[in-house]
Amino acid sequence: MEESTKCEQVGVIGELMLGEELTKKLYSQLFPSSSVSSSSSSSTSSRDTNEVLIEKIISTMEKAIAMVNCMANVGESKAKNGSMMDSHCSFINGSPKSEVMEPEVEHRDVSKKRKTMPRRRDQVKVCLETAEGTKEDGYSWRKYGQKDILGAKFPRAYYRCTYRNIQGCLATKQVQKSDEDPMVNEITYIGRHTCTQASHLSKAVVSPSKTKTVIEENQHQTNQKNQPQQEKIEHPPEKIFSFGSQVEVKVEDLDHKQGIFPSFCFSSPSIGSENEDNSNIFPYSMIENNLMESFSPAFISPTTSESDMFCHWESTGLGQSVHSSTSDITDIVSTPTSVTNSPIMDFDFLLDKIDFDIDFPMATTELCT
DNA sequence: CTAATTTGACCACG
DNA sequence: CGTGGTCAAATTAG
Repeated sequence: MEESTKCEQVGVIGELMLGEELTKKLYSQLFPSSSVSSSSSSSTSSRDTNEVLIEKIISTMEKAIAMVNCMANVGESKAKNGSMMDSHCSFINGSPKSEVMEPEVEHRDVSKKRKTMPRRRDQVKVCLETAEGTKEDGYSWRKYGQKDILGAKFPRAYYRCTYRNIQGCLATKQVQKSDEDPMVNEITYIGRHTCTQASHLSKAVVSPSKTKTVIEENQHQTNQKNQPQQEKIEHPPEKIFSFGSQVEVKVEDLDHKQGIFPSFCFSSPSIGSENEDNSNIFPYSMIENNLMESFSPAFISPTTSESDMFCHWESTGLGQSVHSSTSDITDIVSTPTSVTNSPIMDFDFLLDKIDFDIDFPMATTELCT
């Protein structure tokens, strides 16, 4: 348990350090005269606009908060059932833009169906978990659709927050069985809950078996009809549930994105497409953010080419099962959904180009193993 | 009865 | 035009 906590702490520290760095940088940009050494711009491309920096800072802080919450949750659940429940997660974070809310926009009258689609994904959280466990994430969802997905054996189910109409909560999630392993569900969370649901965290995640989690958090806006503006976009810090024991991240280029399994393939999406525009947000900001945000502060990957970026990262830790570390990994590896078997190997290439100054989860992972 | 799910149609996007 | 996401009427569950 300690180790797991440690893993998390590292992550939190990383986030905070990154936040600090970003803040310094912003400061130096705002007040060029004074000198607050902003280190190299690791994560930030040396040319981020103030706006971008602020967004990143916000994002970083949110993550740190989420991690802390995670730790807390894990602690609880662990206490409750120290059994095995591993969770596998990865944070992929998307574009730095954080707010931009207030969609409202035009609701031109289209027929009565489907208005405009949100289509904006900032952060993503995806979650894989075993079917048998189909754990609750603590929120109540209402299914609103199901669709067969091309190339997938199983249909994808669409859920929205039960309190959508009542509280204007726009959170949604998509659940789909893994092609490879029907026992595994891939869950993609989109948007964050703005509703207040009693249960959540507490009951979150309790799986007798393994749970893989990746989370995808998006914020799309655009409401439909005219309903909505009331949504106040405030993001309660707690939103996330207890994922965290393990992380698996896989990033690959858009072009190949569908080649892979269900695991987590994130392409660098929307980012440069719509709004990023002016500011210089590199296409891979998403990836970079993820990597560096989740791990180390001074992590700037030149991201080299924008193609074929592929990272796989796993970490155990976080708390959930104390004794299962080893088996966890095994599971992961063997699970069809999980990618290859040597996360570490994959990760190595990153290590090569980056130097970490803090040991993050990865390192711990090995220990856990 | 109300609430949730099912399911085919609708729609935006590429 | 195909695909994925959403709507909403019909159906089922509580």
